[in-house]
Amino acid sequence: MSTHGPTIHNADVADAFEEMGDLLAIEGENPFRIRAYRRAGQLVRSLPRELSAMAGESEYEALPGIGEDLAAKITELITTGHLRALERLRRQVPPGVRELLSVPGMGPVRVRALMTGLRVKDRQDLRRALASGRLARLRGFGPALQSRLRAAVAVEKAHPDSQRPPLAVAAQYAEPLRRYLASIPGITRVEIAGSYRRGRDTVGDLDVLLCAPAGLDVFGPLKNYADLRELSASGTTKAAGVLRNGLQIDLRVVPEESFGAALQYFTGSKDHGIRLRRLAQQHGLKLSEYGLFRADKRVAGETEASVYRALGLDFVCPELREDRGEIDAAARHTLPVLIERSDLRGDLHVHTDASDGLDSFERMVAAARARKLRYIAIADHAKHLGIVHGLDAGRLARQGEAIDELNDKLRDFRVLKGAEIDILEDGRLALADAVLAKLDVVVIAVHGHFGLTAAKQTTRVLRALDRPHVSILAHPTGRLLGEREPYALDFERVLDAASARGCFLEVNGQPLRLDLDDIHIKAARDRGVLLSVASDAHSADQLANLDGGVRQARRGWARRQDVLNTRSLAELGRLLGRASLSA
DNA sequence: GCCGTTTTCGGCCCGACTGTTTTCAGTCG
Repeated sequence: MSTHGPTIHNADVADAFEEMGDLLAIEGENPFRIRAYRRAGQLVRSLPRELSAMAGESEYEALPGIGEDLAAKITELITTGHLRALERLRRQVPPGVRELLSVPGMGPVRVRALMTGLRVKDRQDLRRALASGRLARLRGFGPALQSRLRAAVAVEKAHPDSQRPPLAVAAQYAEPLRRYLASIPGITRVEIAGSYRRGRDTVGDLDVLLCAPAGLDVFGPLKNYADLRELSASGTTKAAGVLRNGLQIDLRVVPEESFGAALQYFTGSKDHGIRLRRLAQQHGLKLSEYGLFRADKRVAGETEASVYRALGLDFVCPELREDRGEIDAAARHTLPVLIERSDLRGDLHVHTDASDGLDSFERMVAAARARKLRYIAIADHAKHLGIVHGLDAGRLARQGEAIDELNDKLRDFRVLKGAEIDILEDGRLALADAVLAKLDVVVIAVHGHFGLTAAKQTTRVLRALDRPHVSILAHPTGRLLGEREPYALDFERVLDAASARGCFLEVNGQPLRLDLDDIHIKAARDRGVLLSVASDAHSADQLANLDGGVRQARRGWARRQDVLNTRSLAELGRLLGRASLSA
């Protein structure tokens, strides 16, 4: 561990490795060495534990894709804050050159040609070289490529945050597109594959897979789709377009007998697919989007299940296809049976018009019953500075009496008395312990002071978890997709505390939160910390957020038994330490 | 640079499309 200077976080290590990969690519290095750096960068970025908190090189080397050399480089970064190999490369490749890789049509080979041949060292230089006609002198830069590059450097780079809309936003565009495509005569199947089908929290583009007879013009009718801004189709099987909101769509047409293999291929993820195709090789087979082949004979491909089966694997749900151990588990028949929406018996975090919700608790109860739930916890905001209409102890008590009255009338349903309590800057809670003691469910959450250092934020949350009567830490990382990064927090220590105190962590199903994320969910699950999949609904129809929460939980390998609110009321009461619920 | 029911060395996923080429390299997903 470094004793001076800023702490090196996993994101810093990931940035360094990814930059190494890019610079080595521009230097024309061995492609597999490049991939090793890039894959290591990806891996490190999605680790739930901070490398700086791990034991050291032996533990690094246990990570898949980290060997002796990369483990030493991690140590170097963490102890010195620098990576000499990277600094050497930076002296070879000027800083603006790396950015040229993001220009469409520019890969490492062309970037290197520009750098060495024309001394182009950034976007501005490229623009000038195009304008002066010097680019034409370079081998491989013909007129078509030049005009493509001219168009590409003319537009400023899109803001990176605007590039990946949240899943729920993408769905608003994907589902009408799916319906439109399905209505085109001759198209027999439509699937939106890619990260959309895997249920990722954000979606980069829509990968659309179509089944149609050979020779049918499916892209012609598509040009009439009102939400389409542009479409470029040169062949009959592949097209790319952009929707009016800027979302990229990629379309492929495949024959019926290849549909399963194509669906598997286009669902990804890339790394899951690579591992699968390597496995096929080891079996003397070849896997592509057209099927699984032994020599020229197709042995599987009509369905996804047939592909996995032929490779000796159990079927892997799309949500798990991220190359996080699912293929090994499928080979050993140890894949988890993932939670489904129908496993949920309740929702432990809903709001009403008593605080900032829209509907009365009677309406929330009716909506919950309509969605086949057996209990909900009313968790309105407790009064605190900055929280609109927050409840004080008196109003909370009166709400409790109203809930008691309603419960007396309800059959087969129970309303739990709860509140969402603000964690103050110093870790105290916004309501007194004596008030919390009267509640069935105490949900606590951070709603301000997001900018504290990791040390202070962690201490703050740990102090709050230490209070008596606390049940659930809501939206534990505080992120808002596209708007706010997670606050700095030592998640390992939060997990330890939750485990020790018998507290639970929320999987908030709000489309912009989806917090915890998949990686943290898996870490919690592996630690045996139960999750509360919650809607955080502020109106009756937002109970639909539970669907997104379950989807997210599935991506974190969560089974029914990993989730608190799949339990019966009696079990729930025991887990929450509230004997009153067992009655 | 990683890794091992094919391996401690010699491999490392697969195909479409584009453009610039006289047979294929580069980019993309």
